[in-house]
Amino acid sequence: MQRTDDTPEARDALDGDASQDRPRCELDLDQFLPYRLNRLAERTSEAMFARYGERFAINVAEWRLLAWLSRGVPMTAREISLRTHMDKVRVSRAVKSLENRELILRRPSEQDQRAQLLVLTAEGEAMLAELIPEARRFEDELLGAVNARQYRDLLLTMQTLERQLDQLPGSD
Amino acid sequence: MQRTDDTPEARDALDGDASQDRPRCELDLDQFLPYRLNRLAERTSEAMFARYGERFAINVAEWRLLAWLSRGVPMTAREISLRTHMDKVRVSRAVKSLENRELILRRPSEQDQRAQLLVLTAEGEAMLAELIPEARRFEDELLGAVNARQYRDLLLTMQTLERQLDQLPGSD
DNA sequence: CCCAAATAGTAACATATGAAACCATATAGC
DNA sequence: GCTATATGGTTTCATATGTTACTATTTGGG
Repeated sequence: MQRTDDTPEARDALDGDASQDRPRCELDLDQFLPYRLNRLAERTSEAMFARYGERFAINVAEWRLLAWLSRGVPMTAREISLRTHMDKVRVSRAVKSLENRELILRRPSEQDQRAQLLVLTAEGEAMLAELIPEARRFEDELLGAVNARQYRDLLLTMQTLERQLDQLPGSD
Repeated sequence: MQRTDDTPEARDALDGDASQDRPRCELDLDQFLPYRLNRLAERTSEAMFARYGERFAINVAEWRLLAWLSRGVPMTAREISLRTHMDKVRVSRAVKSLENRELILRRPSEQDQRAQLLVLTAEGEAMLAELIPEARRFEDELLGAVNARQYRDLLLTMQTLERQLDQLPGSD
């Protein structure tokens, strides 16, 4: 065990040695879909927020909330939660923060005294008017190396995977 | 503003009204790739850890670290950090936690006194021998609705996207 | 009408993560 | 060699998020 040549690179070459003692179990993460999805998603968010995160000072949850409201349809926190698959606590916090900054406001719902409808303020819309084109620009750049067919197939496959997740046990 | 009919569903039908006052900017998140990637990735991790997260009591960072070490090649924290794109602090914490549980151990590197080589203990390997087949099973179930060509295309497109991220500004 | 169970949202606590500062060692230029 | 700078890793502090417990309201039986 005193090989002088102990750099990882050197060991890379030997690779499969020292695996004789037990039926070693090995996984190539780079071929493992959950890992690949997460790495890509994390890097994408990171790159996007490296651009406008500090400029607009919002986090992912707040961005999602704003984007949903951009459609002009007042929604309750619960509806946001359902559509984004974000925990209701996460949504609740985003609401509080955005309300403090007067980017959205809450109206009591007339059907249900517990719920409140969320809508953009003029300020909120103004901010989105800057933010959304920026986001689209980012998406375009990201998709720069992908052609239309690949893009379509990507979205389709991702949709298939989400449907599959709905089926799998533990999807509450 | 006193419409009795104020349910979100009712408003869904009207949709584009009330958008006359300013050049409203609207985004359909469901068509926005960064969002879709993140939602799918989050849900995938969530589903996976709903299965074995409590059973093995590890988090994502620890899982990635163990999986990389499963290949039998001692690596430094920095190398793990580079390959997984995880922050070095995150890796450092995973190392500490896994070492405390004696799933990995650190050997001083002979080249560099600052660095330490990480290797699995027998316990660590034993745990992976349970964990990895479980992870493969999960992946298989997830991919149940996707055929071989779709899967290949998916990985290829994801690779293209990651390469694109390398190019984009703010990829440090 | 009244109560039990469900639901919308929030608060309190615990964990996960990133940014910046820090320590020890290594490397480059002199 | 010696010093300035870079690098591997950890600590500290701030933020983001999930879990559990809680409040207020609603709904479904009796």
